[in-house]
Amino acid sequence: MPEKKVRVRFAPSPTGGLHLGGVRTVLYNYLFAKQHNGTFILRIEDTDQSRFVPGAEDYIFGCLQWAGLEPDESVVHGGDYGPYRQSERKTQYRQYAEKLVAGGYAYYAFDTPEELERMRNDHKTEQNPSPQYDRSTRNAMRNSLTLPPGEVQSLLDAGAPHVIRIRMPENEIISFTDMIRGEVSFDTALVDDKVLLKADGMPTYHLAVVVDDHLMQITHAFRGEEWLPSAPVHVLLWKYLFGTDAMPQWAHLPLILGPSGKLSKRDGAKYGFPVFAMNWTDPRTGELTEGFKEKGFLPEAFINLLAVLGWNDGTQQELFTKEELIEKFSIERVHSGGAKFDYEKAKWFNHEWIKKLPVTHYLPEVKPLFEQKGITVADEVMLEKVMNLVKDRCHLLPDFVQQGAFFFAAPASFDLDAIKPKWNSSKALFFSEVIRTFELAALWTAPELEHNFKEIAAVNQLKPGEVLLPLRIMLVGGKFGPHVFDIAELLGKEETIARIRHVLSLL
RNA sequence: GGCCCGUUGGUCAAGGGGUUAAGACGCAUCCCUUUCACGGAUGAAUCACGAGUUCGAUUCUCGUACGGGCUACCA
Repeated sequence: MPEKKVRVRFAPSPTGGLHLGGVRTVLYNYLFAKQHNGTFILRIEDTDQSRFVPGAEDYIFGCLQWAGLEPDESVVHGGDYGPYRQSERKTQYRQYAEKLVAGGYAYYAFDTPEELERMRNDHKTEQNPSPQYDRSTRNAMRNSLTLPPGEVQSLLDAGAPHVIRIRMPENEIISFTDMIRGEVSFDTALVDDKVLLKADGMPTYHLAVVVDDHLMQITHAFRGEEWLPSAPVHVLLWKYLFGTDAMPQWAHLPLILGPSGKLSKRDGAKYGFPVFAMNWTDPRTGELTEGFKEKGFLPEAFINLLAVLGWNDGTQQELFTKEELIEKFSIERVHSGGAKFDYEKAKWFNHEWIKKLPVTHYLPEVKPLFEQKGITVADEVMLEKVMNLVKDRCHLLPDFVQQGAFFFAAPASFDLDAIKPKWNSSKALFFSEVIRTFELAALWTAPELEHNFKEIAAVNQLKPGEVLLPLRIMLVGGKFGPHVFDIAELLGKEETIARIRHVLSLL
């Protein structure tokens, strides 16, 4: 049997921000597709009109673009299997649902929401807090299984609101092989009669995912573990509609957990770290949720840290480029257990990528950060040098501003308390001598400056350590930053001397 | 409640009958550096529990506990 061309899909519903778990699902889809020379499809699952959120769809594409995980086929990328928005495929689903009814695998149900609620209330007990519409209750409801055929037909003819539900078999064991978990099985007697086609004519996820995966020739279906309980419904639908031989191979990905259980979309801020890929503003409440991008993560790091959250290649390697991931990723090596997200480690990944990548690669992102703080960066070459000097101490992009601001603007305040207690006239004398020597310096390089500085110190019978910290405070404002003579070199003669003079006047 | 999935240091995890049970993050100490980092070294810390199978279980089986997910005309 010839191998079918690999086709995978990510199918988000455009209802809000794209969180960590979603991006990881995208990533695994993307890596799998690229590794197999396959096709990565993005399908918008917008069958719930009541949950439509303006802007959410564009936002998802924005996130994928930032992360460098562009689909091959989608509403914006085109393709031969469109439309890629389920709302635009609406008319296609009904025929499949009808076919199931005709085959006895599904039935019409006319129950109103109130009737459903009453049924749930009537059957609700402490032992059974969530009664289902299933073999135990469907015979007491208003559906084509209980109503006389004539009445069903006249209801249908009269356009009475109705849904189509799957009729779960009484006693069947449905099992399939999950690429991550191995064989998984379910007793159909314990699964409810899920709605397949809603009263508004839209399919539910259950019908849509099977029909579209078939129509779009999907070969491998990756999704979150939360879908596992409804997998038997999907398997059954495949069996009834297209045959299980045509069914994609399933892989249910482990969940990404927050500090206290499930990582919730809602309270990202509560954790003290982002949960969304990019900033998301809820159009209804105006509430902004910060994203990894705006927090200062590099896409390379973001992808890397997500990839290894639940997967590893069996070696000790932790840092992977996208190309390496494409080469090495394997779905079978994905962990089956959920993983708690560790923000500290996420920052470590970003730090590693900041050090690893040439600073010019992310300089365009860093420059505006300075400007946001009111610091003008006129010279990009200077910024590049500064970034190279301080990148070892930056975990997030905004750290560059904190670490590098004093190169572009004289410090607004100085940690004089670090100097004053040990300040004396001989040190003052020393620094004025330093100024004189620096003024005459023909060669303005760090080694040269250091040599001169230490020589003067020796002549004045001062230990370098006694005057190094004061010099640092004068140039930087505080006790931080790279080697002080590297700073002086970059600052230039004029600025260095000016800063020494200024602080001298404060002492 | 029912069903499903899971469980190796605080976190991510390798390993899958016999190992000193890797590595990374974080933490601590030390070295380097007369700042802060980087880097280097060292250290504390783990197989949820109980049965079984076996000469031998962290590894296999079964229970229990715990964690998570699902239980909508949401995805």
